[in-house]
Amino acid sequence: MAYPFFDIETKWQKYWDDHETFKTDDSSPGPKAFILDMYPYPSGAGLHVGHPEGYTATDILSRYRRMKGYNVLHPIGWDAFGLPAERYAMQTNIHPRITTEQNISTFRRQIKMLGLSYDWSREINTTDPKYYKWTQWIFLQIYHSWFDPRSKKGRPIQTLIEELERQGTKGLISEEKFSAEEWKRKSKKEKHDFLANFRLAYIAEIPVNWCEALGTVLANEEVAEWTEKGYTVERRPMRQWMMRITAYAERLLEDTKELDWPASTLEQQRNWIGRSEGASIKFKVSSGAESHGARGAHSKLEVEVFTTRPDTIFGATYMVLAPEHPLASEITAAEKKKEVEEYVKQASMKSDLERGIEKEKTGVFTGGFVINPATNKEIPVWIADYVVMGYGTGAIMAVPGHDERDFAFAKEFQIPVVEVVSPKGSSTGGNVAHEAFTGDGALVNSANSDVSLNGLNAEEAKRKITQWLEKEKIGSGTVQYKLRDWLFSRQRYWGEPIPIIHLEDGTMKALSENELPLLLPDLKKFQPSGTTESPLALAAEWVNVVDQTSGMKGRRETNTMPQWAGSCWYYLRYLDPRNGNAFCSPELEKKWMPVDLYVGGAEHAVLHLLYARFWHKVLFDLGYVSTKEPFIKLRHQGIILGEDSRKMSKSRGNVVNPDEVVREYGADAMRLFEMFMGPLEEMKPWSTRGVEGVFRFLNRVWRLYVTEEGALDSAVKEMPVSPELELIFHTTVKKAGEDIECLHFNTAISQMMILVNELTKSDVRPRQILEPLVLLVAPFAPHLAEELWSKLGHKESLAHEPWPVYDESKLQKKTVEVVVQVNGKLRAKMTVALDTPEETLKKLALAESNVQAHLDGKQVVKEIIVKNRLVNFVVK
RNA sequence: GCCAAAGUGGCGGAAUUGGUAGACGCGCUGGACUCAAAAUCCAGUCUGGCUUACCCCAGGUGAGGGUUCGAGUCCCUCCUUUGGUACCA
Repeated sequence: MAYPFFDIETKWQKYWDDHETFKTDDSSPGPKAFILDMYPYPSGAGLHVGHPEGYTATDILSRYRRMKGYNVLHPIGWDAFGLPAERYAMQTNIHPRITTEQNISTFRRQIKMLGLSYDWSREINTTDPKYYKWTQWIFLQIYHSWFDPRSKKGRPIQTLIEELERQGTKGLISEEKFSAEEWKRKSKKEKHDFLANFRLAYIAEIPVNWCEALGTVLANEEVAEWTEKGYTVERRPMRQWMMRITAYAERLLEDTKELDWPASTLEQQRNWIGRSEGASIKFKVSSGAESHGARGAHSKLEVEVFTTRPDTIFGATYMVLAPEHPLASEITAAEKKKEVEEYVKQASMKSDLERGIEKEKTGVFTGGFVINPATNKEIPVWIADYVVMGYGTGAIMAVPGHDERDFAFAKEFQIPVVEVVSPKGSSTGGNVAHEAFTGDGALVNSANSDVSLNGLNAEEAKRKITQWLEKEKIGSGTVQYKLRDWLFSRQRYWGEPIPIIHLEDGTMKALSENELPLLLPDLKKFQPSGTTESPLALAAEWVNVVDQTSGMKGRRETNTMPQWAGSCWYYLRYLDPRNGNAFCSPELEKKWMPVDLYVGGAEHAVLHLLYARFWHKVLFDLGYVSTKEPFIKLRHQGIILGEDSRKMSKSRGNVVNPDEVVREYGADAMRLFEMFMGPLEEMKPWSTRGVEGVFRFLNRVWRLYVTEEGALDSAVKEMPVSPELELIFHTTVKKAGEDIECLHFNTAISQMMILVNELTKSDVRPRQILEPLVLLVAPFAPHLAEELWSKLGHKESLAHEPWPVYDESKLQKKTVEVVVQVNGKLRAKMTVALDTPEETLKKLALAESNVQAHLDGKQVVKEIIVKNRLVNFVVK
């Protein structure tokens, strides 16, 4: 008969709840361990088997750390704003708050059913006004800050205002220049607009990814996710809130060095930030197409390009502007106007995605020319959509000889190709006629009266030409990032309102702290507003306000924050979840941060994890948190596939429901199986047989202690322990502990199975082994372990019992097996006393009959003897 | 295309610094218990050969080379799978 897992699990879950067994006391002794799960989005479908995988892993570590004397913080909460609840509301008109609450109850029930040892008193919910008050508060901190490039830090905007009042724009990088006096003479609106160029949160008119079906814009990072689901996304210029994450690009990149994260995730973050070194170079525009060939007739107009290959500048035979480039129309010759405008219009209707799909290069000649500053020759300016406005300067110098894209374009439009890098070892590099050469080599054809790069390799040439450009004041070495500013507003109802009022004089006013939280108004309908505004625009009473101080009329911001906002800082709220005066007290922040282990899905490798790092760095600069990184150690759980080794999906009918598994085999079996399947990070298929396997193991454990009648078995008693059993036991204690520390749960479990198999063989079972065995099992199968612990006569939960200690001396075997090889092939095994000297090993090895057979008639030329391990004879 | 990770029995997966490949589990085969079944327990299970024999021989960790007394592990080339990314100049 199977052990009564249902009764046991309900009993102990109630016990833990009633006794608040896992409530964290901030003042408890012991080193701190902040063990964090990525909190779930409570969807209507309930938990799937992927959730318990990561959650069980952190639960095992948490329970283990408690037994090792750590003060453990292990919280959970709900990432409950988001589009699915709102879409459901659009269809049913049921308020998202209601569906969200229902979904949370389901998730909470399911998570409790798994026996996860969360401190439920710290449960958080991003849609709770008491929570999102602080999301809004952090938004305002960001809004009220600017990035000072001199100290590379975010600082309060007030420090910028003071500096402007003191010395104008003297020490700043700013297009607009003015003195302190001029600043003071500026109107409120002028000052407001100027400061907006510096704030870390700002509004900009940018081409965004608008999804008509969803009625909202999407961040660049989100587009792929929704287009995969079949939604269409178009580009459209709109006024949107942005976060100046690009200001932090360098630090976000630099600090990845300090993170103990999966290599692939770090790589993805680095690629996303996309740092590249190169030079920006100014090209003077020739004064009109008529002057073609007439040197010196330069206009004042300049086009700046960014290139990572300034060394190839002598091979730049044309220039390309992005269709959106601001100088495109100015450069275009009168007779080409119509053609260019037509092309730009076509390009603007295509999304980035469509542009990418098209392999063929398209473009149009503007009729205008610029002067290549290295060769001093005129080169034609083209407009082509293979150059995008969002990166670099939106303009390139095209070097068809040494760039594949430029080469393809030049071939298409019969533009000359000039070789300036010759592959090493080949004197005639004529191959640039057929394909671009992008490798390193020796520079050729690269000299003017002032500077020569000929003969240099790429790196030397880059350095030399950059120096020359800087000397001539036509360019400089620069660093570019692929990272763009973060599109922060969404045209949605179910998100945090942005606490900003747009006043009738065109300025914005941020709410003050005591006006927070700015509550979401109740709506009767949740359909999109029909315009590009969010449904909030329809809540007239909420939207239209009068500013108390100035008496001006105003309109509240109707956009809401993206779902990422709440998750950018939730880990901090766990530290002090009921604090009404601060998002978190500084003392508690110092006590618990940083997060010691963070476990969650790899799908958040760039989005959540990058945004959270960004907010954390801003909070760090402003002095609200004490660590520059939030998550020191990160691990991902692998995806669990269906039993057929394919991705789980309703349409394939291979979805495993945790409720059913728990009903059939119990939560302990479910937990144990998910950990036994294989390494945490790997993708692996579900197996019902496998669950049965670990279920059998749990039953074997049960029967070691308990009779058919449910009483403690009389076979369990104090008795001498055989050295063999002792060895296995101490090995198990050691291995289980070490494996839990490095999250190798599958091997920890197999070792426990070995011990249990050994104990099963015998009719009498030493209590000195069985007691600690319960403690070893406890992190994995806590319900079963608690029940056995109480059957052994203990009155209290084992949650804080000390973890068993192994005895190093008991790990020493008295005898070891030594293998004998001849020419590296196994020929015999000998069991000998530990540390048998090498000479003796050799004698014993030579005495083995099979070894003799293989040595017969051969000459031993070498002997390799490794104590306690092997003897190898090399023969001829 | 580029970047990253990974390829081990019928299956999931183990294997310190290079030192007995296949731990543990599943499945399968045989046996015990049973009227029978389930459950449980015991034994076997990389492939091929030889054999009375769990004795021995040969091969074997995606493929091919290399280093070494010895390679799943280190190096080179290639193939495959998964994840990311894609005109980012």
